[in-house]
Amino acid sequence: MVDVANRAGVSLKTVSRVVNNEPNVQPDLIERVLAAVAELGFRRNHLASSLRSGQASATIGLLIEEIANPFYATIAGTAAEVVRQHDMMLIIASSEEDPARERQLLRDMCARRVDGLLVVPAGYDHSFLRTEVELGTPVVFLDRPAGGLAADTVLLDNRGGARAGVRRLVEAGHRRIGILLDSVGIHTMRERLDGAYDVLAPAGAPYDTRLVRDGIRDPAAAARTVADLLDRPDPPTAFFSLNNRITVGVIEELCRRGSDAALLGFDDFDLARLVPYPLTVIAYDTHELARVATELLFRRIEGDRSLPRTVVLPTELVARGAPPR
Amino acid sequence: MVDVANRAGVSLKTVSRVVNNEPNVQPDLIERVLAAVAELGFRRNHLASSLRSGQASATIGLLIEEIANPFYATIAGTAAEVVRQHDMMLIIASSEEDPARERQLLRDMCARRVDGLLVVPAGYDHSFLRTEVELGTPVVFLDRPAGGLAADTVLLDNRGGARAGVRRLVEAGHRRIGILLDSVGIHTMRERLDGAYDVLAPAGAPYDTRLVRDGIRDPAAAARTVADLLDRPDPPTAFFSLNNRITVGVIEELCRRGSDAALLGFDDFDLARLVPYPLTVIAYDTHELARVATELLFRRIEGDRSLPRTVVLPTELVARGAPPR
DNA sequence: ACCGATCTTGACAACGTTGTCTTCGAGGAT
DNA sequence: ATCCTCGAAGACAACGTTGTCAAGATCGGT
Repeated sequence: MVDVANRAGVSLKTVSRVVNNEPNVQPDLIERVLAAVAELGFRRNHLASSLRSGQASATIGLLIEEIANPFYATIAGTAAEVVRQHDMMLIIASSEEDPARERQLLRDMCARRVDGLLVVPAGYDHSFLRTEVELGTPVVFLDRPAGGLAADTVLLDNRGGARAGVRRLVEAGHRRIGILLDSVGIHTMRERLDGAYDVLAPAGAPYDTRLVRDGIRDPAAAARTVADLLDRPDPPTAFFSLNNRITVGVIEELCRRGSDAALLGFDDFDLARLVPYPLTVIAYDTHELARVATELLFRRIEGDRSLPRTVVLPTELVARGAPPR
Repeated sequence: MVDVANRAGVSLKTVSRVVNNEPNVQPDLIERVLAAVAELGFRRNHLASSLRSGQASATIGLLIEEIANPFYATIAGTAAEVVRQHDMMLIIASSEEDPARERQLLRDMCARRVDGLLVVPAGYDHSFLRTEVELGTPVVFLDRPAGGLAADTVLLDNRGGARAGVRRLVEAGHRRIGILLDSVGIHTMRERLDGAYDVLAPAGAPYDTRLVRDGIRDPAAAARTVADLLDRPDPPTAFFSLNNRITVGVIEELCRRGSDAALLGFDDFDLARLVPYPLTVIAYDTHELARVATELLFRRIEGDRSLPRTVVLPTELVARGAPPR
């Protein structure tokens, strides 16, 4: 910037004014400065700028579990869109469900003086963020609640969705329902499981360890589990898979066997219309989840100091898949 | 940091040394400083740090077309992983295939003094990056070549893959092949189309406008186009869809009609095993694409000054999908 | 011709850190 | 005892920018 000033024969400050489109600079000076900027290939140093002018780095931090997962990719895409509308940049990092890593990444983002944080929590204790929040970095949690910190949160109605879906299975007469899930350690999974038993227990099908299978991380494991359940003497007449990765494996095994078990899955998925098996999915609007959270964050950034609020977005039952041909 | 120094009764510089784990500080001073840091909730300002200590912000910029697209999400995930191994952060932005936006975003990333750029190009002219590159910000392009700038590039063998796939169709006797693509404006699409005609033309099936359909942006459009082609007097006996979004629509329509046309698709997809239609896909390793590009970038950041190189990754033919039941 | 208001420009300090240099003192070799 | 080296700590400037303030120029109104 000093070089530009010399080249244009003006002061440092005048260059700063021109570069930032501040008013009250003579047109001919503006022109000279812009010419010098072009000749010297000057680029404003955004770091120095935000260091001087307060703490705003025009950056939002987004912490998710895993970027490559379509659910989080959709969140990232929507967040990026809203962030862009505010002329800011987005830093994205994955916690990979590791609380220690989550903590480190969030600290690092704060060290970079992000203007706000969007977090899908991996851990159960986010009190370490309290200092940052008090110092003025707003945080919005999405998809899962935070632990030990009062903050804005946007959730899906996991329990209600599971209730509605399982109710439909029960109304169709199903009582032995195999339930497959990723990990009870994850809040959303617990909520979905609880929702299922909100309906199953009163219908005379109390919690049954043999029908609930935890720790299923990929479609292959889901397929094996379905095979195992169907080979038992008293096989389930229906399955409830608690995320879409599991649903894929379940469908695979049911198709392979030509089974006619009913299938309910949490999470919609893109290629559902190609699936050769009739299923009901509990769908929700991932874009909306991210949009609401990001807009909430920007309201905070713009100075909204009201009490933290929690928004719960509805889910919807949708019939998907074609009957096998 | 001044406050911490006062609190600990040491100088500013000593705090800096402790915070950065520099050697030659007395253990008792280290302890006092760390205590003060904890009491005051001190957080090192990463912006100020990188402003002073050179230009490194420990940040990599990734520019892709669309975050929510699984292909780019996979790239982002892999890049994030490698970047994390280097203790850096990743800024991600979407150009949405808009060259002007691409340019603006890249400039903005440079203004934030990223240590390097990973770019899936949207435009055809990247000469505006030359200054940055010369000033020491390395750039690696992936999936598509850059325009007007000599830089490292990692590509897929689009043309070779298309050739291999179409060769298989031709060997099976197909000559009337409907080809569906997104946009000839995109480099990868042109390469795939050229690859197809590398094989088709010598086999006596020269370029036929009626069989090549451009501008197909979503599965529904693909389905309509397939319907249209099949309703012609001389319908194609096979289809080649140039990306996976199109493949989905093609399968949908072929299933609906109970057609037995052969199908070749560029891009593998996740749920391919559930698809009730036999198809061959031209697959490739997206992780590898991103990994190679990111590692190339870090070699440049670490000072590799050799001539820019272009890496072309192979594709593979894979049989997918089940025959309709 | 004079005054105040407004516009234009620049000098200077400051943002929070770290690189460089200096100072001071202790320890070892002669 | 003297010299040299090395370790520990701090003073100070600098990174590239912008906020603040002051100075000078211009202008309209009296």
